[in-house]
Amino acid sequence: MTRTSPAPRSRSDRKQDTRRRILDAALRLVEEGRSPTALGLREVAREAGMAAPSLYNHFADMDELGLALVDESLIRLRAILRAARGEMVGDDPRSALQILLGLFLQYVNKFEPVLRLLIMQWFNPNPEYRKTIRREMAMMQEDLADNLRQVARGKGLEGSLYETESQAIISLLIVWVLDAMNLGREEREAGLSRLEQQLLMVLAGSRALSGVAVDDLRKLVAD
Amino acid sequence: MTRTSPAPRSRSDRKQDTRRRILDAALRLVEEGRSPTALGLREVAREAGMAAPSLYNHFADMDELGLALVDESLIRLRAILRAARGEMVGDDPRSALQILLGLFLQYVNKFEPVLRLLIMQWFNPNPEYRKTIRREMAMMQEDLADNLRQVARGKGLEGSLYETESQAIISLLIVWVLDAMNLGREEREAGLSRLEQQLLMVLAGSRALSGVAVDDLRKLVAD
DNA sequence: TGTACATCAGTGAACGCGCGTTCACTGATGTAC
DNA sequence: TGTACATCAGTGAACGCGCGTTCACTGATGTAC
Repeated sequence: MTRTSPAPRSRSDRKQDTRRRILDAALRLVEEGRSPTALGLREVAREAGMAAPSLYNHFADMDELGLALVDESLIRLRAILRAARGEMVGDDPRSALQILLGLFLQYVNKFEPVLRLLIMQWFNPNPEYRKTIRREMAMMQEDLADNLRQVARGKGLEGSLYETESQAIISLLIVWVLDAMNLGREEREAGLSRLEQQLLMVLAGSRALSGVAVDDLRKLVAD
Repeated sequence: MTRTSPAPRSRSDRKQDTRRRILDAALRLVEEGRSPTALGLREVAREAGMAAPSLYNHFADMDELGLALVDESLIRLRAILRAARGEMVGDDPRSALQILLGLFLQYVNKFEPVLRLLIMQWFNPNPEYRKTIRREMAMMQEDLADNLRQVARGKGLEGSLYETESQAIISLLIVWVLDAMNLGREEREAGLSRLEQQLLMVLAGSRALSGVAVDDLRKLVAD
């Protein structure tokens, strides 16, 4: 009953807390399977334990809340990828891809709601969403390209297709995720080995293409 | 004024006509840039030149209309792909990919609304949409795999990764389309050569992988 | 061929519903003197 | 330290709006005799 908490939170501190509570509530709803596009103002307010109009003290309108949610999700996603990269460096490079995909599956399972949210908002009629997501995805792709470049350089190899290669890799991952969203967790594992093969195709193909004029390569592939 | 038309259309014929008129009106709206998810009953009715409740004489509810629209779009898409395959067989195989991508770009530009509709409904909360689209996409992928198999067989080559390969190709095409939807037509052309390189990577990589045990290949790529 | 009746595509008006948002108000927190 | 006033996060009620859908009705088309 008595106030034992030592922190005399200021008014603006408490406001920040409430903002967090709202965002957390929204994420929790997505987590519970609500379609993120259909996240309603009242629904979020109820989950956060407050009256609907209170949200307007923290967000100008629902789009601002939605965009904040997307931003949060993107930040989490980048953190995940950064962590994955971190875990990879020390490992035996031979099985790096397998390890990476294992982590990837784990993360997809764990952060499925976040991914679902990002995917759905990718196609939100409001172009602001797409802009934010595209920008961040471009950065992730750039990160991956840098990574590929560094790894190659570390091995004394040289190439020039890292941008294209990393984009292809990300494309394959995206479609796999899109597909996985409609699958049970066991089925996902099955699709994973196919994904591995596809990534190997890209890696091997990229290596084969590197330093070869594209015209020659067309010949090579076509013959 | 006088009825000169020789065809004494029956009542059910006219009903079919109206149904077509409704679907065409809906497609026209999508074509004009309306977000397909936000296609409203009244909007479609107005475009079709009839009162809103009339739609219920042709579709049990809006989802039935939406699904009919998706079905139509899928049929068109398959027809496009079939036509593209047809145009390809006779040609110099060396530049087959370039020709194919040229056609592809053309089709994407022409049928952009249809593609937009399919993409958005892919994530419609109602699972019926996803089911339909997934089924049809699996068939297209199967078609492509058959095609790759036949082409290889025609050249006396043998392989085993056609399923995986065709899926990778389609994945790359899908992401390219997703991206293209947000781009102007000129920018699309620029992205196309990158797509070509990525497809070449897959084709070359698949060839490299064929007949090679995956374990060995991992070694190959990792060293 | 003409008449009486049944069918049914199309209509105008209205329904309930849930949405985002606005408003006047409350009451605790913060500030000035 | 105490008092008067300002701020502002949170609230309950209500707003207008557009949505899909229902309903009773109309009138042309089709059918039976």
